[in-house]
Amino acid sequence: MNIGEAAKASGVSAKMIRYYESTGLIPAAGRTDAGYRVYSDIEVQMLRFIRRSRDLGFPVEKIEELLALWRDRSRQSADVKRLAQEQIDGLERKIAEMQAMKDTLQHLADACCGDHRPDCPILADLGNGPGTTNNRALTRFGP
Amino acid sequence: MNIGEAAKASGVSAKMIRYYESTGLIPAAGRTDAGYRVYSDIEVQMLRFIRRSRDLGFPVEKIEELLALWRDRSRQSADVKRLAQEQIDGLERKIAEMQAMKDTLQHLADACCGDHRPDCPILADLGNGPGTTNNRALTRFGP
DNA sequence: CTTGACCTTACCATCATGGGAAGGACTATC
DNA sequence: GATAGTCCTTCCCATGATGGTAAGGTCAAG
Repeated sequence: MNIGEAAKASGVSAKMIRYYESTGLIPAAGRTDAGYRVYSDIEVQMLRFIRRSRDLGFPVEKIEELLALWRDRSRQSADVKRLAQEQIDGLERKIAEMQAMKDTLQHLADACCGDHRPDCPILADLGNGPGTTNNRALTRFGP
Repeated sequence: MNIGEAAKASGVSAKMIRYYESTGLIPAAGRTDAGYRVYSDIEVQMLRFIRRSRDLGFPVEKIEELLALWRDRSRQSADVKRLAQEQIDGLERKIAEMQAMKDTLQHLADACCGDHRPDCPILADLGNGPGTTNNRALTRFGP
């Protein structure tokens, strides 16, 4: 398999395969006489592992650890579970952060009548800082 | 006010204030004879506007539009509301995406006993692709 | 032998932010 | 007035994962 075929089979772009090789995440592929990279099923399987891990949001740094565990036949599943739990916790934190942004924005948008007039609680809040949604400043703002 | 004081007053780092100036997001500040940037309350207010918008997840590109509306006393609040709604929708999409990742990972982690043994449904899934949680491959994997 | 599809390397861009170096300016203390 | 310390200036580099592009070599089918 050359890099294009490996890319199709694994779902990882040729560009990224070369990048992963350059950073040492995957070992350097074999080469033909002409210098083309050559891949076997084992390598494609590893690439699919990486692809799937990325789809679950793992940073490449963590995938390095996951790959090491994957290769280690005497690993302890507790180590894998810990990595997964850390990722779950990280996702949870980011979700909560974005949910808070969304709630704030929704609150502001609900208070904005959204018509042809210039008065806008959204701009008022952005100009005055948080927690001022019910200010006198709801009308007439701007620098 | 010099840049350090403006940074403290606005919550935007001096580094970022210079960056925003270089990209044209904010107009170039005045200078003292010695070349120090000088800021007044108006500029600090604008920086706080930017800071707050960033805190709500707006990309700088959108903040440019928000600032233009902020300055425009004949704006239509509908335009502001539309920008806010787009941001809400974007946040919602990202939240749903991350929630899906989290759910998948939680499902896998729940199925992993997390002990000293090497058998691990998490690695099995990563190696085999999605939807294989109940495969025979639950035990014994690795390249 | 030509054409087109593929490969190679190398460099640049993203997006917002921080770090650091080298050198000049201001302020407080001696 | 000298000195120390804190601040300012510009310039360059790094992040993380990915895409784009350009110049040139290779392969397979016609």
